[in-house]
This record gives sequence, C-alpha cells and structure tokens, in this order.
Amino acid sequence: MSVAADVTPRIRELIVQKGLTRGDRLPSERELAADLGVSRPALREGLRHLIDLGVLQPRRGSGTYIAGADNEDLLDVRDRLEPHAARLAARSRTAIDLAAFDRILDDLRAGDQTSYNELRLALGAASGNSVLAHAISNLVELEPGGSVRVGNRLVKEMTRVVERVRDGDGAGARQAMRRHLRRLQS
Amino acid sequence: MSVAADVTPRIRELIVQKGLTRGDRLPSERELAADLGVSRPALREGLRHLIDLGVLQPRRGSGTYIAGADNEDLLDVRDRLEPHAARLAARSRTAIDLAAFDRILDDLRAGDQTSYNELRLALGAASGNSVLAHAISNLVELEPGGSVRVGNRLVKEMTRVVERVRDGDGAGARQAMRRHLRRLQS
DNA sequence: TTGCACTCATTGGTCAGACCGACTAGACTC
DNA sequence: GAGTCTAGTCGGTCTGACCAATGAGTGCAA
Repeated sequence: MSVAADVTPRIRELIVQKGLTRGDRLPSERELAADLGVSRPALREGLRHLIDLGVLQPRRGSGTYIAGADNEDLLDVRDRLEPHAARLAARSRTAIDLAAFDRILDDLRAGDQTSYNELRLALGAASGNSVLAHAISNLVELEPGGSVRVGNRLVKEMTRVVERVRDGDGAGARQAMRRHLRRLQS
Repeated sequence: MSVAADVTPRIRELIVQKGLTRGDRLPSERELAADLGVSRPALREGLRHLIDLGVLQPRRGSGTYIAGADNEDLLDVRDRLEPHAARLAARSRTAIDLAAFDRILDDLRAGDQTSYNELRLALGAASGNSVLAHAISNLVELEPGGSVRVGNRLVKEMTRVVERVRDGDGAGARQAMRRHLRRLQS
C-alpha cells in the first residue's frame, strides 16, 4: 500500500472519529500532514481522491470542507447497482467469495460497524464485473462512516442476501437486496 | 480550473492523440510534466484521478500503463444507470438543460466525436440526482476517448432520447436509451 | 458609536529539486 | 550461450518555498 493510497482511509477515520458532518471544516493540509506523518504532496494525493468523489470540497484561502451526498440520491443509485450485483454474484461467486461472505457475516453479527460496507464491496467483487465493483466501491466511499446502524434486522436481511447468493438464486438475491434497500429508503 | 484538475483531460487527449490502447506505456511522469508545462506533484494529482478510476496503472520502476475496462462490463453498468437518468431527466429537466441538449445535438450532427459523451453527462446532470450524475461521469471517463463512432444511427437514437426528455416522457426516454445501449451491446 | 477600508496571518495550489527503492536492459563473466 | 552484475530509468516520497485567495481583526473616518 502506497502512502498516498493509505491516506484516504485514514482521513475518513479521522472524520468519523471527530464526528465531522456536512459543512464542517477539516484541519488544514499542513496540520493533517503532520498528524498523519506524511508530506503535503502525499497528503494532497490522498485528499484528491475524496475531492474527486465529492466527499470533500476545498476552498482556497479558507479550508477544506465536508460535502457529502444527499442520502436519497445515494439510495436511488444503490438501488440500481447493488441488487444487480447480488444477482450476478449468485452466478459468478467462487468458493473464496463464499468464505469471505461467511467471515463478514460473522463480524456483522458481532456488531462490527464496518462489515456492512465490506459485504457490499464483497458482493461487488463477486459479481465478476470489475466496473460494477468499482462503481459500488465509489458509492461506499461516498457515505460518511457508519451510515447504517447494524441491528438485528440488518443482519437478518444481509444473511438472506448471502444465502440466496450461495444457493445460486440470482433472482432471489436481487430481490433480497432490493427489499433491504427499500427499507432504508423509508 | 486548477492546474491539477486540468491535467486529467489533457492526459486523456494525449492518450487519444497518440493512439495508445490497453497495455501501452505512458511517457514518464517527468516527461509528461515537462510536456504539459506543470510540476510533477501537480501532474501526479491529475494522474491520481485516472489511477483511481482504473484507467491507468502505475508500475514502480517500469512506467505507467493504460489499463482500461472491459467493454462488456462497462455496457452492463451503463445499462443500469443511463436509462434511469434519462427517465429522471424527463421529469426534472429545466429550460437550461433543454438548451444544452439542443446545442450538443447540433454538434453531434456536425460529427463532433466528443459531443456523444457530453450528452451523456448532460443527461446525468439533468436527472437532478448528483450522485447519479457523478457515477455516469465516472463511466464516461472510464472509456478510451471516442469509443463510439458517431454515425447516422447514433444521431438518430440520441435525438429520440432528447425528444422524449423534452416531452417529459420518462418511460419513453428510458426506453430510447435502453434501445441505444442494446444496440451497442451487439 | 458605527461603519468601512485596510492589513496580514492562514489556507489551498503550485513549483523546484532531491533522494529512495523497484525495475529493466545491456554489459560482463563463466 | 546462459546466467549474473550493474548502471540508468521510473514511480513514490520528501523538503522547503512562493503565490493567490480568503477572512478576521485593526484602525480610521464619519
């Protein structure tokens, strides 16, 4: 992992940890670089990714601010991609994919907040469509950390999706994911 | 427009101009920076975007190579997003959007190769969903420049899409875009 | 006291030059 | 001729500096 590539998740962690939300200002680049122990150019390369995604918005002379996407818009796009990914994954998943799903589901049941997004990424990867996987990854990164609270209902829904994928039931997997997203929408 | 942000399209132009395709090597960063008249850090910030998208793949000690996405995978994702965008655009388009469509269609009829992608971006913007617009923008950038040849059939298909959008016919706009993508797939 | 113009420290944006480790091709050895 | 060694190239990173835009505090004028 290169330094610049590693900066991106660390910035995200910092945002979550400090509880920064839309409109808040990030520490200055010089400050961030010092905190993370990297140079400013490397720090900027890491920030660039989040800026391109639309998560951050720099204002010259003022600072860098949290932008973030509208949740409704986000769910609309998720509904276009993630059920489709679940369907494809039911057809293309490998034994390695299935093992990864099991591990992630275990973490999810243990209450790990990050494993929900990991599962989404794993489904994208298992779809066998790298463009789709990439698009979903971008959606995951668009959200402020831990956007969804991990509860019993979510665990149940995700378990259902994984079961359908394991069974090779494409239509069922798609439906299960759609139902989950439908719930988030309301 | 910042220097770094301007680097990205210029790199793309250079790729098209030199006719580089998947697997080819890009000139070195030092050379590119000199050619474009920017510093290496700025050049790298521009490259970073294309690397994150998956268009370029750097190999330390060797060079930076064109990666590019599988066309079939790409069309599959386009089929999920762009007909949906057309449908939303039919509902949300403003007078400004319509004027932009007309201008772009004129360019398209004149044989401008870039206007096809411009239309796709304009439809995404007109959808009113910024996340969707962003996702489509990423898909556009994923393709090697001028992936689709502008011919009579394409002009006809795009004209149909715009007409449906102008009429506020969401279902029709969606259908017209799907038909266009279906053709590209075969 | 109030309002405004000004000043200046801070911030993102950019540049120049340097060093490092990884890679590759060509020279060299056996 | 096959394997090894070496020097040059490339991406990755750092340091330190300057620029332009911003905005808050300052001081002056009304």
